[in-house]
Amino acid sequence: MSMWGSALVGGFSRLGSFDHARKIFEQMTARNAVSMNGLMVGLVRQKRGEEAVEVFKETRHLVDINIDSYVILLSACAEFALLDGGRRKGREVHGHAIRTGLNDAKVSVGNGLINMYAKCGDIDHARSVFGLMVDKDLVSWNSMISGLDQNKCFEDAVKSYNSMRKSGLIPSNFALISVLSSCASLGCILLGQQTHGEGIKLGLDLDVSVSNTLLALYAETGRLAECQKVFSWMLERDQVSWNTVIGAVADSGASVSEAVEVFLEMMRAGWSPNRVTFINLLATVSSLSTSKLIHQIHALILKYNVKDDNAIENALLACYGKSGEMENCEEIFF
DNA sequence: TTAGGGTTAG
Repeated sequence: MSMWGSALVGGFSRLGSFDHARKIFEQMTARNAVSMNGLMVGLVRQKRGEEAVEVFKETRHLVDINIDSYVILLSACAEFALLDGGRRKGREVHGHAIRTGLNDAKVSVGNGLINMYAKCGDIDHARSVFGLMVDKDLVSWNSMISGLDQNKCFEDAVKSYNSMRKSGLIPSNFALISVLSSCASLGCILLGQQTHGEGIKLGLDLDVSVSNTLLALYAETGRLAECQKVFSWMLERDQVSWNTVIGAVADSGASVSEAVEVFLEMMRAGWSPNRVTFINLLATVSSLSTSKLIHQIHALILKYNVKDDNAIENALLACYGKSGEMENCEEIFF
C-alpha cells in the first residue's frame, strides 16, 4: 500500500472521487507530502478550497510538508479568496512563508502569493510580492498581468505586458489573453490589433482561448465583421467561442433571426448551450413581441437544466413581461 | 511529479 498509496490517493482525488481518496489516505501506513498534496489538489480542482485548507490543517502533523504543499495551500485560499476566511488564511500562509524563508526559496511560492492576493482583490499586495521577487519566471509575469486585468488596472496590465516583452521574455497564451482582455476593456482597438498581430507571429492565435479573447475584443469595440472573420478562421472552437459570437451578433443590433441562426449552428455543431448562451440569446429575443420563440427557448432552458438561475429567470421574466404573458411570469416565480 | 496565469454573461 505505501508504495502505491500516494499515486492512488492523487489519482482518485483528481478524478473527483475525493471520499475514496481520503479513505485510502487514512489507511496508509506511510503517508507523505505527495499523498496529502494529492488530496488537496483534487479538492482545489473541484473549487472546494475551504475543504482543502481543512485537509491541510488535519493532516499537516502526520506528514513531512514540502514547499509544494504551501503552493497548493495558496491556490486553495485563492479559490475562496473573496470570503473573509480565504483572505485571512491567505495572509496567514504569507506570514508563515516569510518567517520560514519560503517566499525567497522558490519562485512558485511567490507566484502563488501573487495569484492569491490578486484573487482577494488586494492588488497592492500582489504588486509588492511581485516587486520583491528576485527571480521571476513566465508564470510570475502572467500572474501579475492577469491580476492587474482582473482588478481593473487595465493600463498597468498593458504596461506590465510591455515590460515583460522588454525583458526578453516571449509571451505565452496566458499573457496574451490577459492583455487582450485589458485592451478590450480600455476600448483600445489599435493596441488590440497590434497585439493580435504579435499573437499571429508567435502562433498563439491557434490557441482557442486566445481566439476567444480576440472575438470578445472585436465584439466589445463594435467590430462585428472582424469578430466574424476571426471566428470563421478558427480551426478549433469551443462553447465560449460560440457564446461570444452569439453575444456579438445580439449586441450589434442585427435581427433576432441572425442571432438565432448562430445559435442553431452551434447546436448543429454538437455543442450544448449553457447559461451564458441563454443569457445572450434572451437579450435579443426580449425585443420581440411574438412569444413563440420565447416558448421554444424556455423549453430548451428546461431541457438543458439551467432554470435554477437568477439571471436566466430575470431574462425570461423580461421576455414574458414584454410579450404580455403574465401567467408565464407567475410560473417562473412560483 | 503533486503546484503556481486564461477567454464568454452579469
